[in-house]
Amino acid sequence: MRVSLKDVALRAGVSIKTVSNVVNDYQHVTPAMRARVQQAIDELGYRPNVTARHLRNGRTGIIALALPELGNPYFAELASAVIDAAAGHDYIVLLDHTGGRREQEMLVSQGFRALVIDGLILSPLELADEDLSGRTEQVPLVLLGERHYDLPYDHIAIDNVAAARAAVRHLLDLGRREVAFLGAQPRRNRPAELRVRGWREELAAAGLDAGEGLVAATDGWGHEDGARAMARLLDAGRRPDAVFASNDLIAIGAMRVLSERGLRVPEDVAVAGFDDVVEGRYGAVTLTSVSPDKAAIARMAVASVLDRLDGADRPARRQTAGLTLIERESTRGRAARG
Amino acid sequence: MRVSLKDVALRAGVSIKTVSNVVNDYQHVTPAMRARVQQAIDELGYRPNVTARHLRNGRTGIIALALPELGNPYFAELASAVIDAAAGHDYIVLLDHTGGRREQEMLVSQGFRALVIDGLILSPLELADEDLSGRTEQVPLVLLGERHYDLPYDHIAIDNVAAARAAVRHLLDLGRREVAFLGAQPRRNRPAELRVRGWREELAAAGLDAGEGLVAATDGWGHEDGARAMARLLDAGRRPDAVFASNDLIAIGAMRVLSERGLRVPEDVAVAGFDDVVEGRYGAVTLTSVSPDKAAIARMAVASVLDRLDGADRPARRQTAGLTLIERESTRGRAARG
DNA sequence: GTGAAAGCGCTAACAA
DNA sequence: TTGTTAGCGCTTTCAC
Repeated sequence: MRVSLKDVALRAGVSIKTVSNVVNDYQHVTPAMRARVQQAIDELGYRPNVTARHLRNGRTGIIALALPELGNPYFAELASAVIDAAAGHDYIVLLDHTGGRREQEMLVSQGFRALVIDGLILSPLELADEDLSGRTEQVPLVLLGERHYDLPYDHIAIDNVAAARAAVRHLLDLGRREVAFLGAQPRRNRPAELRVRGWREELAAAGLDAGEGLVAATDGWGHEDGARAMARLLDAGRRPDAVFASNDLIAIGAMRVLSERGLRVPEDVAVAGFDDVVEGRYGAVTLTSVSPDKAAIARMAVASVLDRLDGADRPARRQTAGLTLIERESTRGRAARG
Repeated sequence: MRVSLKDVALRAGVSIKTVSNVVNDYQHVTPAMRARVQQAIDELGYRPNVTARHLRNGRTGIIALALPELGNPYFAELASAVIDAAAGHDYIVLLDHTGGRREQEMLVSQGFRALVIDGLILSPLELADEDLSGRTEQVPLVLLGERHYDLPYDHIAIDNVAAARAAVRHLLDLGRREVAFLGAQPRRNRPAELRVRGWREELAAAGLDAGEGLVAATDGWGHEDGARAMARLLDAGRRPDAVFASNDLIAIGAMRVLSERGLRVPEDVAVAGFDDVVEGRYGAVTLTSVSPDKAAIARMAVASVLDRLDGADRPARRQTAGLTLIERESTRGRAARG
């Protein structure tokens, strides 16, 4: 059986409370007493039972992080950042993935998978406002990655539209005139929708074609989706001189197809992605990409959860994390290695 | 305040026990009673307090998974698989990363980061037998990915040596004669050590040079490590006709450098890696790689933990997960697309 | 088949 | 400064 406070108290010949005081670094304990108790603790190898402590004070020290897909390096890198940010506050992270499916995202938001958590950070792909409006679960919820939720939840956003526009402008600045968009099925309020919008706005601002013929939608966000979409576009007879993909994996899949078809990147087709995943920095052609500040996102998200736990009773807050466009070979050519 | 069993009991006009019976699907409850209690539960929106339940029965429903680095897609993909495997048994997964650092791995193995877990799956990089021999933490520990631990812990291994030999043999079968090894600093019992050993054995069996001049050690397991190691080898005047890297990221980093130096893959240099990460399937040249069965590893690991939790009192078990060598363009050329 | 009550290990009032 | 005790919400004997 595991050793409890009582055992230590017995051993040290003091009361449970005194042991508890020592364990919790309570101020008013005489050094002599502290030493005596500490010795008993060491001898017995006592470790506090966190479950009991949490039953008592209502906290578990765990926050859940629910992401669409850990296999996507963007989310893996983000998860890493969240684990570190949480560790800085003595919190640990329970990880879940939703597959980006709406029902799963709803389940998670209602806490059906994890009833032990103090807070939840959710990065939704499909979830709509109305899916969350009936939320009854009490633990603080922080939303990630979107910008148009109109709900009473804290929200760490990135400015998808502005970022997409910056990427497209970069392509236009390089003299490209036929910029295709590759990316997940744009549905209302989803990241893909905002990124197409940015693409469309920037082209429109430049007086260029943003017709549907230049958009190749994908079912998902993986390499293979990008490869298929690119192939479809080319098979349809389009020969854009630039491609903006709604994430890096799609961009990399597209580059793969371009190379198979004998098209050079960036000479024939310039390619830009979104996420700045490590993978993009090591391909045969390094990938130009919009780079969200993942560490900042993680920090803000964790801070928001803890803030709510500390009883902050303020209106829902929307914070925007920084973004940088990192220009690499897929748009600038080899000279631009980075 | 959250609604508890007591509230439901009050509402339904029954005792706490009866409500508990209903919640836990206890057999002998009259349907009428069950319906009445269920109604109260629904009306009040009762959700069991898992912390209390766990304090009572000693389980938390959480297993921890500690991996070196989530940014490495192999581990991200493995984490995904473990989450799914655990979900199949109504367990959730607490994720931690160790950076592959020994002290951190020791801390995790002692449970210092997470005192709430029922079991721990640890994938060590640096940990040595003696680091674990003094382990006092009680929760079941399952080790991942190695094969030479001589400790009383269940262990899901892959046969690194055999896998490395198979990869090298493939390179030799293609007619290559100067096969370099790129990979993390080989230290005793670490995966890298076993993979160099396989490389060395297979070359020796073929009567070929396995001299130190063909080994380029790396500090870590990332793209940049592979890039640096490859550059160093070439700068030293070696011009191998094949490279076996101890993981895919190193292989991809190396391919990047080869291409910068104007060497073609696989015509000039054939490249094989280890892990079969998705990234390797979508580069300009797809990567031949040793593919461990990640789903099987996850399944076995979770099963081992649960087995121990169910009180299995058997000697430590060593299971070996399957491996396949996936041949792609980096050794076979474009004909072999896959 | 259902109820009463003890107790899991801990913390925090309150008492001494 | 330290000890006593109630109670967090649940499960589980043991009565009824």
